[in-house]
Amino acid sequence: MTDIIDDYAAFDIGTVVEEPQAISSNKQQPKKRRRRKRSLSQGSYASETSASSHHVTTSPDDGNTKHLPTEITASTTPGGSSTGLDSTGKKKSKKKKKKKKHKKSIIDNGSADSDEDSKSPQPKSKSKIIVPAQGPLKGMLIKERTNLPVYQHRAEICKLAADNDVILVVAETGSGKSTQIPAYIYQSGMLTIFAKQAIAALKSRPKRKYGRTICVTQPRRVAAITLAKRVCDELGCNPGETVGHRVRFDDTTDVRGHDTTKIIYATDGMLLREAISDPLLQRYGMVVLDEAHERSLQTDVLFGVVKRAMAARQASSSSNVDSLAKLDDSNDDESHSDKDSETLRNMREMATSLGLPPLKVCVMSATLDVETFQNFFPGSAMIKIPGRQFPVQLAYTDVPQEDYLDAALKTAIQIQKYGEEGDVLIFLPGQDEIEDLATLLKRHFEDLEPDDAPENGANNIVQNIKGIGTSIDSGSTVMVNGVLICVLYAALPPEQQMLAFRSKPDGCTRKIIISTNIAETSVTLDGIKYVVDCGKHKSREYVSSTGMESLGVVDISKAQAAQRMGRAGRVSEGVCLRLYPEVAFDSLEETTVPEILRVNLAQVVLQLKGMGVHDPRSFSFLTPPSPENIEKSFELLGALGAIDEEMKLTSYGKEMSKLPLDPVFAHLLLQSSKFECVDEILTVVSMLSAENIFFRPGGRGDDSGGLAAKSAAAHRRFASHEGDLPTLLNVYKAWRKEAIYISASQPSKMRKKLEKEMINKKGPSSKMLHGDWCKQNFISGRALARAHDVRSQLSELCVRSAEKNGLAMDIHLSCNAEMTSFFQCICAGLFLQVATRLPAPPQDKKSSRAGHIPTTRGHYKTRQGKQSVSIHPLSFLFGRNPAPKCVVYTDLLYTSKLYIRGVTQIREEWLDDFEFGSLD
DNA sequence: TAGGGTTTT
Repeated sequence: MTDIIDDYAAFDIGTVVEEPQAISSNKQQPKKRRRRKRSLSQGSYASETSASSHHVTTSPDDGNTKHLPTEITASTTPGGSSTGLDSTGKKKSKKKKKKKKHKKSIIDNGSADSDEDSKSPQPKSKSKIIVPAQGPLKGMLIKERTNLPVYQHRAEICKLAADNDVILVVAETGSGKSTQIPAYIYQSGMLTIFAKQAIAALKSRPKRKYGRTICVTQPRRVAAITLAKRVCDELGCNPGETVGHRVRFDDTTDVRGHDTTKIIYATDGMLLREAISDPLLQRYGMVVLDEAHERSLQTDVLFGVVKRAMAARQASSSSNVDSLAKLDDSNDDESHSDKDSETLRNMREMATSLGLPPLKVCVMSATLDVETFQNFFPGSAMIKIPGRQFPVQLAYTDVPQEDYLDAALKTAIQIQKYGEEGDVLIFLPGQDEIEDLATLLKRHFEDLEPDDAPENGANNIVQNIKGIGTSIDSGSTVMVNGVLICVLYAALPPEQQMLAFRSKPDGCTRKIIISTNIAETSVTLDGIKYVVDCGKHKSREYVSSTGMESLGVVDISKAQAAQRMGRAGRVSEGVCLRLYPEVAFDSLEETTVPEILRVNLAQVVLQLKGMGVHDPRSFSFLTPPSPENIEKSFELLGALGAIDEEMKLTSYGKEMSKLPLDPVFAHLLLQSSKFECVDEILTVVSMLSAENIFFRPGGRGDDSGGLAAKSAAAHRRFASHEGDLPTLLNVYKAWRKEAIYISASQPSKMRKKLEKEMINKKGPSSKMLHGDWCKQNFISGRALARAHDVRSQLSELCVRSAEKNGLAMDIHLSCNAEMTSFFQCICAGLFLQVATRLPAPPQDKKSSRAGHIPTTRGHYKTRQGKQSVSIHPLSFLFGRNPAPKCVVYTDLLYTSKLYIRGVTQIREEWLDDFEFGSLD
């Protein structure tokens, strides 16, 4: 290991600036270098237009901190409780650890083995708890598991978890933290011990076994599912027995009955939903907040929710009520906070009566920037675990690149000419740029002289890859002269995304993957040797004062740059080429702005109210959002009738909070009974909640093989003259009529079989398979399937809500052909998002001649906020002439200018029924 | 007239 570091540190690269074309003709090609350190010395990957060169530095973290001998650093923040470990952070010798391993670990929860103990806000019980010995690992795949870096710290982690209410685990990719730590905690049996201790004082045994499950939250569904499967394999159990996952539409937990699954991998949004009906998180003894550094909206809210549950449950295990005040640091407000204190007291009483053990929290983060977490959880213990990554060599440009697309193109070309073997991953901000670069690269490699081209230059290999040739082709994923160029972004159909993941086909020497930041966190690509980082991404921002969202290209953070770089070092040493100078890197923000500061909080505020948080302004946020944003949410919720003048959640608001929808859409749905179009509105809000239904391949360039035109033509079939929402309804109706789809709850193999059976035997012959129908109509099958699942879920919730509250939601209630009531309902739902057409611009003589229809451009003014807006070019009302006088919209988004999207024509007089001015 | 980063309930 050490020689890798030495070799790496000695890396020396000569930078030569040359024009790619000049190099391609007569320079001697470098043979494969034996020594890594000279891998790129024969050429430069800099952009020639900028007359720049890259200089190379070693990455400080990846080069030096990895592959070092195991180091444990455990420490507590001031005022913290004892870690029971060497709190100075000194290294512990391996010998010492081995000695400890098979002994019984006695955890003295009450011993004052630290002088800081008295300052601890956490009450300690007096009794001694004996945690079962850390014997050999149980389960399967033992060898692989013991090889993980985290294994070395197993005993320490368990001890820290037993001794502390909150532990922070800082570990990078490849340490095994997400799969191993929950299993360590489970197999130690400590949660059972704490649970038993908590009920010891109770007079009667509680009905359920509270506090014995571990919930591990993930920001993404796929991660939750795959992690659960992996841990199932490792512990040798079937899905849902000891280990299971719980994500929307997919819950494998408790197959053996109530509360039998002990480790649950869930999306953070799922646990958040659960907290609405159970703010104490009764079932759980420990919540593990994984990927905390990503600061996703839901993880951030969970931090506060978990802290609240901890405060209530901590107090329940002791008589020390003061600890409540200490934990809730923002209790200086008047009546609202009093109400929240009261809620907390009620929660505490309930926790006591149920005999809930204290809730343990484990925060797992990849970055070293843990100060925020430590400040949020004073007294938490921390442990750092090295990751397992190969060194990545870093390079910057000497001067800023004005055109990062051009720089990326030239860099890719130079890697192909002078680089070693290995695939390339290029990060660009958007779909258009990605498609454009794919086209440019394709052209470049096509133009290469045959001598330059590697052998087996089979063109258009896409046709040869099974199952791909017949699918919708974005027109840009092709192999030219041995180079397979793949594009990757979320809107791409899955089968085309798969191209980036597949192993290289015959005759392919290199894969170049051009991706959005989906490849930063959401997917993992194997075999990447070179990462090209343009330093930009698209970011959504929300300005609460105007209620406006914007989506623009902005700089990434240092943390993101590190994440991108890391993608090159997963299987072997890699190279990361940053298309910006080192000074530009130095000026980047350390971390990405948390999502909670960048979004409209209406739904979060409604959720918190649903959990009994009276005043979300004094809620304990990890990073508090601006008061204006929360105020704005109050205004909206007030206007929708979700809260009353005293900010109290109304029964209507309570119903809204139960629906997994944006408050505006929840309101729209709840209005539909009145207008007798529940069936239609259920469809519309489901379609609106899914990702984009319409697939539009190709970039804006002319090289998408006419696919852009084809898709537009296909979509026109569904287009409604009245706007986007009725168009979505048309798509769904047509799909139900013409396509066969078996719900996603069936395993995919079974689904396909069922589909075929339906076609061959029972189904009418005119029906098509879901996948084929979607391809033919350029519709995203994934999005449509999701919309369908959302619709089922919402239907079920509506039925339940009707049973409970007599809201009279008849999900089959349809307006049929009587579409006026449908439009009136949309108007009632979106009455706060109205725009009226601006007068047509003055006509010149030509166009004002008799008989010529003057063009009424789609320029509007919003009723709230009086902003000038235009209909988005992807709206089905874009370009309609004459443009409708009055519309409602679902989104207000600033990109190149201020656009309204999700636009539907309404009659202005319908609005008279609704209150205005409440938001002015 | 001109354009959808990524997630999740």
